[in-house]
Amino acid sequence: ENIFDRSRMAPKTPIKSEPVDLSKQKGCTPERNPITPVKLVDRPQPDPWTPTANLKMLVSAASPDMRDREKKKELFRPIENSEQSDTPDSLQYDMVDDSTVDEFEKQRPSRKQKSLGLLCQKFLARYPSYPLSTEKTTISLDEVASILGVERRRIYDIVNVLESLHLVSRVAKNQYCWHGRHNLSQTLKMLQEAGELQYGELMTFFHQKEQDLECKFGERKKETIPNSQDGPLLDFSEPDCTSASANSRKDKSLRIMSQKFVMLFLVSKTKIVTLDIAAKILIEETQDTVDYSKFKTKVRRLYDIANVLTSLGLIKKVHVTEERGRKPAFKWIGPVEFPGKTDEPRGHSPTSDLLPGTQRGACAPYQICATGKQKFTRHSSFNTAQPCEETIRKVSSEPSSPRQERQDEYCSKMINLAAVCRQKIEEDTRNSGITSHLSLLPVSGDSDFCVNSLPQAVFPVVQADVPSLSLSNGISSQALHRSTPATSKTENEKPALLPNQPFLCFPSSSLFMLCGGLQENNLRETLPTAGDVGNRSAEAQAAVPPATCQKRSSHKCASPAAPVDDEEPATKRQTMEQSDVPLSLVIPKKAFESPKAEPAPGSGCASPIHLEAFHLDLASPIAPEAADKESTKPSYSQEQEKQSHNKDPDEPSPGKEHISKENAKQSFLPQYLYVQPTAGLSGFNFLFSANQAPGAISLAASPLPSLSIPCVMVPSAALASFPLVCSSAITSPISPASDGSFSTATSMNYSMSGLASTTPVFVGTTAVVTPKVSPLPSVDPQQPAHPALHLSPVLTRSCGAVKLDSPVCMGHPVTLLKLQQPSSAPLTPKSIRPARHEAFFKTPGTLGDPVAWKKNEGNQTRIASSVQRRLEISSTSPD
DNA sequence: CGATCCCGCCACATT
DNA sequence: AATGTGGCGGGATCG
Repeated sequence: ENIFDRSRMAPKTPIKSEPVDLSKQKGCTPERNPITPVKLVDRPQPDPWTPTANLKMLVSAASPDMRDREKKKELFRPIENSEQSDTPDSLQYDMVDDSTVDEFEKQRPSRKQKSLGLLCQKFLARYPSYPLSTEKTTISLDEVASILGVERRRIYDIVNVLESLHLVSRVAKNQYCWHGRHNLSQTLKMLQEAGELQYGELMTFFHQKEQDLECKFGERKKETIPNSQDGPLLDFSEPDCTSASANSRKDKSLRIMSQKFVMLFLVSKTKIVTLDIAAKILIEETQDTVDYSKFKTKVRRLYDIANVLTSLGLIKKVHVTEERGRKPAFKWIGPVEFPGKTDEPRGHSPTSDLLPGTQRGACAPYQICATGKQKFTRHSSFNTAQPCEETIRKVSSEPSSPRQERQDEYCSKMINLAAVCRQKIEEDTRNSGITSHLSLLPVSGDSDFCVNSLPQAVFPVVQADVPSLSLSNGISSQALHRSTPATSKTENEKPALLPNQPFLCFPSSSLFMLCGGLQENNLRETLPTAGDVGNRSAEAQAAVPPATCQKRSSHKCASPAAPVDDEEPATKRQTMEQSDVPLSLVIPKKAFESPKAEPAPGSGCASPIHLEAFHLDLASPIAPEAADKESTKPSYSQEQEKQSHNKDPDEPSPGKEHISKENAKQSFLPQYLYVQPTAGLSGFNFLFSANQAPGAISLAASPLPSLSIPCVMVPSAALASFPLVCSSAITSPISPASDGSFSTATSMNYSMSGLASTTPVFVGTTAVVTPKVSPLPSVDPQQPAHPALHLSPVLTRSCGAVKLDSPVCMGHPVTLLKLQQPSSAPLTPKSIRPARHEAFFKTPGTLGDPVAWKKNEGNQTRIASSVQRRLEISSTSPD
């Protein structure tokens, strides 16, 4: 508009400036006019608008023109001149413009005016930070671009970053939906969790070392983190499940990069991240050598992202002085503890409410599955405390919205899950005392982790002790601990676990749901103890850790390599890796495969939906992709798998085990429900990850925060409602034996299939172990029914389960997968491809084991995506 | 001169 | 094929 005006004006008007010539030229250059197209015209200077408006217009309009002019001139500093005086002559039409115009020279002002950050501010100014849930604002890229006077390309830059934080979601081509910051805290929390998993160690490391790091950095990263090749998604969060498909393409690195970048801040103790470090970290490339050009490009992108984040008020530019000198860096000035919000709200809190409710519809999915109530129920059980769910639930309501919403929801869910997982882990940890693994996490933990605390109550976990492995154990045990604290001997025995990584399984949607619920709880609560935990973790890192676990943890931490002794061998290593890895999510491929076939008892309904949900959660947020693919198998340890195979394979044992298998399969299936009860589970429905189980593991994870998710168990009752997941593991919760058994059981299940028990498990990375210590049986009891039991986060296990069947899970996390990979083959058949989710966490480096992954990934990825899609579909229509 | 980062070519995806 | 997306990096500006 401005331009127009100007042009018109310009000519007419006196151009005040001296530089007439220039101005003329410009002014003359009508061409531009064209550029500013129509809209401007429309608007024609309006006038009267607010100054701001004018400015905007001007700016935008100007920019093009300006450019030319600028090119020519620029000399002067337009800004000053223009603003101040210029206007005079210019007429009314625009003061600003005039100035600008005339000044064109001046104006052009700098790039600053055209900066992405400023553009972003203008963009953000157009939408409410906290829109009413009801209203959904759709954003037309073309429209915005024209209004702001920029090319669409620039809008993409902004939107992509906003999308990574879930402030907007892509609805359709050229159209985005504005969500505002309602979910920002959730998203951040999720990212934080994911970040811890992925980068916890690193960051810690850095901090410590800071300097060196860089150099080393590369190496370490690799080591520690696996790499992710891709990083899929951190979050996953994205809502886009849909996108999943979309994702397929490139990866939208900007989005992923943005999330990763944010993760770094959230994980960083100092909350300051230098560009170079971030670039290094974000260069996923596995390769050590990153070429300079690549680094340079990465830095450029980071500037783009940083500009947007700065506009959002999340970071600010600072400089850090290092030995070498001063380096550009950014400091996180956004919320650090977001979680609280999120969590709290649930119940009452506003924030949460906001989110959930309307905006997203995210919730919905779960609900569906679960049926709302039940879900809740479960939830409750889960945590007992947490309100989180509520929030979620609320959300659910919106059916209408299509995917997007869902996606969002999913995202939210995902996030929640993550949170939950973490929490769990934390809890577990606390409970156990284990700390385990945390080590890595260090710090970060602190903040976050610490924060949460869950009530342990919920889970009584026990700590199982596990053992030896701590990690693993922890997991398992934990998980169930509640159930039993028993001993976990078994677990111990089983070595298999993986330490850290938790996986998530997604088997059924339900799971998700659960998780979600959990999450909240967890999140929020997370540990009160947290402090302890945190400390511990730190310590752990150090190696101190408490108990056994600690050791292990340390091991892990320390060296990945180090296996833990205890346990299983395989695990160990992997473990380490795992740890790095964040969580894995597992998805059951099978599900796809067989869908529904089984209906699990009942739960049929849910299934489809659930799946979606999961996907969403998992996938979406993270990366849809990841989920897909990975799923599979990966997790187990090879060994285990093998065993499993052997065992399972067809035979499951009778009873429960079979069940397990079945479940597993089923799980995979579309539905996901499982039931499993047979075994000892009695109560539960499922579990997810088996090994992991229980919380313990998760805890371990704790270190990792988020990720780790342990398994969850669901009480049968709960199950009933839902679908389930299954994991073999499950078992126990209830039974006393269980606990010990629990793990075992789980294992068993797996085992059955394979050895799962041992196997797998994923433990959270860090896992910890948890000792069985005390059992809390009682606790459980309480709830036995309620589904919730404790849920530990499930996930993990699932993998195992999955595997059994075939598929596998994938977790993105990697760890597991990696480990197992081997097995995959076997499994595969049925399974479909597992999906991996690596994405989630994947960080570039993360996975250590990429190998396994990769294998899978390649195929899977795509597959996965397809799968996801399917899921989506199904989910959508639940039938 | 190094830090920033605008700009827009161009490839790939989707329609 | 057209159009939407978005990676990417040259090279201009800033400080």
